[in-house]
Amino acid sequence: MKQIKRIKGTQDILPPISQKWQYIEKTLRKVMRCYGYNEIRTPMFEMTELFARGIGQLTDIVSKEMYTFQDRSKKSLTLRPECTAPVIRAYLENNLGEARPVQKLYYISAMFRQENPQAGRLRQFHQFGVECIGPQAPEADTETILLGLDIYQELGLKNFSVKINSVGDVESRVAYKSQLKKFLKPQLNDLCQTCRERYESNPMRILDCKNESCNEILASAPRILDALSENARSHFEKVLSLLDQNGVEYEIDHRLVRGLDYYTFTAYEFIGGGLGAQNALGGGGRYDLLAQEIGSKKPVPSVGFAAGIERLIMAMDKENLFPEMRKNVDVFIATFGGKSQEAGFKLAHELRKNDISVLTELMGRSLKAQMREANRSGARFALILGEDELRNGRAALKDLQKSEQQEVVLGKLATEILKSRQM
RNA sequence: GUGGGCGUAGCUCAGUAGGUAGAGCGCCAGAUUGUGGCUCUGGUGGCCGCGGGUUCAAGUCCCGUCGCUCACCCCA
Repeated sequence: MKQIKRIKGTQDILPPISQKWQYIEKTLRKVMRCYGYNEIRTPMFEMTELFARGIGQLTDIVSKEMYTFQDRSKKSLTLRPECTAPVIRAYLENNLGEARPVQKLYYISAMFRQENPQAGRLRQFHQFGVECIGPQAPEADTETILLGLDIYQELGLKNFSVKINSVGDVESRVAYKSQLKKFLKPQLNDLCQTCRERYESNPMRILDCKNESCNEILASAPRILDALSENARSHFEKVLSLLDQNGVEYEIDHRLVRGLDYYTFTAYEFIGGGLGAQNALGGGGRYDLLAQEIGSKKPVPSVGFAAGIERLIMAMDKENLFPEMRKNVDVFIATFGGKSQEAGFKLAHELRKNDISVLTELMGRSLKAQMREANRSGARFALILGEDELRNGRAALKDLQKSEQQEVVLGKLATEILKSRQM
């Protein structure tokens, strides 16, 4: 019979690698708490319309990357390709804005996009992200950037940078788009195929193009920062000045527009080193228009970012940032002869109730094999329990690190093991 | 969707001009009849991705196919 294999672009996260995930998640939660964020968990799938309207029909995500299917009642559902739209949907649906004017929410969850996998790109991947919902103030924008940086710093990441831009408000964008189109019009035929299509559908995305000849043309293109409205300009300046005041180094990238339609004002990216072709660790910005796109009657200003965990792990591996993974087994109970196996089994049960990590032999192997297993498991101690020991209520407790062995009264085993932990 | 690279033991890989498959690590056992790590000895383990073709003979050559991987596009 044919072996069933995992789906393309998915991963089995096996031990001990899963410990890296736990380490990162623990750090994330710690920093999130410092910034006053609370965790939100939304469903893994949503009505397709949420993403189609929220992210934008013309984006790559919606037009060609979504896992969309019909359920039995013919509703079109989609595995979430990102989590900002679901969070805002949950915010609106549960009237969180009525509860308090500022909601700071974070998530750590799986996302799905049907793309061809490569280094740093999977079909099921994981993001952590924050959404600061309610405030319009530039302080909120800067705070999310500081939060992201704190996470990377807390994890020890050295090789990364911040790029930032402003894509302005609606008014600025209308003005800029026409400037850009006017600039490009005479050179339209020199642009690549996709850029020519975008000229009508979404001219700002042309800035994103990496094609060499497009690059040359775009080098002298008008800059959006010069087209910002008064409001958008002062917002951006405040964001930058707060970054400066807090010692953040950043690079203004005039061509950073980001692929999702919902961004307004600030847009930024965390760029990592050594990640291969996919070097964005995370990206975010302000998205004041999203809530209304998905049905809110009033505007709900929000800012946030999403960042990839797989890419973070790659970057951290590159810099060797994961601490030594401890094997947390306290004792391996090796038994042989008579009733020792059952006695050892029962002893393990008692020790475990004292918060002690215990392994017992489950393969019926020889003492020698059990000792080897004890060593391999990383256990601090091996308890050697034979018939003789059982008779007089004592057993040999061998410290596998020091290679020392002592006799212990079985009743005092728990205290003995717990004592050794403090040393 | 497109292009490059690669599919041989649990893992990493070697396999010379086509001649009946190997190493290191791991795993198991013994040396040590009740004691791990080091060492030594032995052992287990392969539809050589799958299907077809050429040939006396195919892991090796040809065709097809599937999978993995990297890259383009774009993104996390």
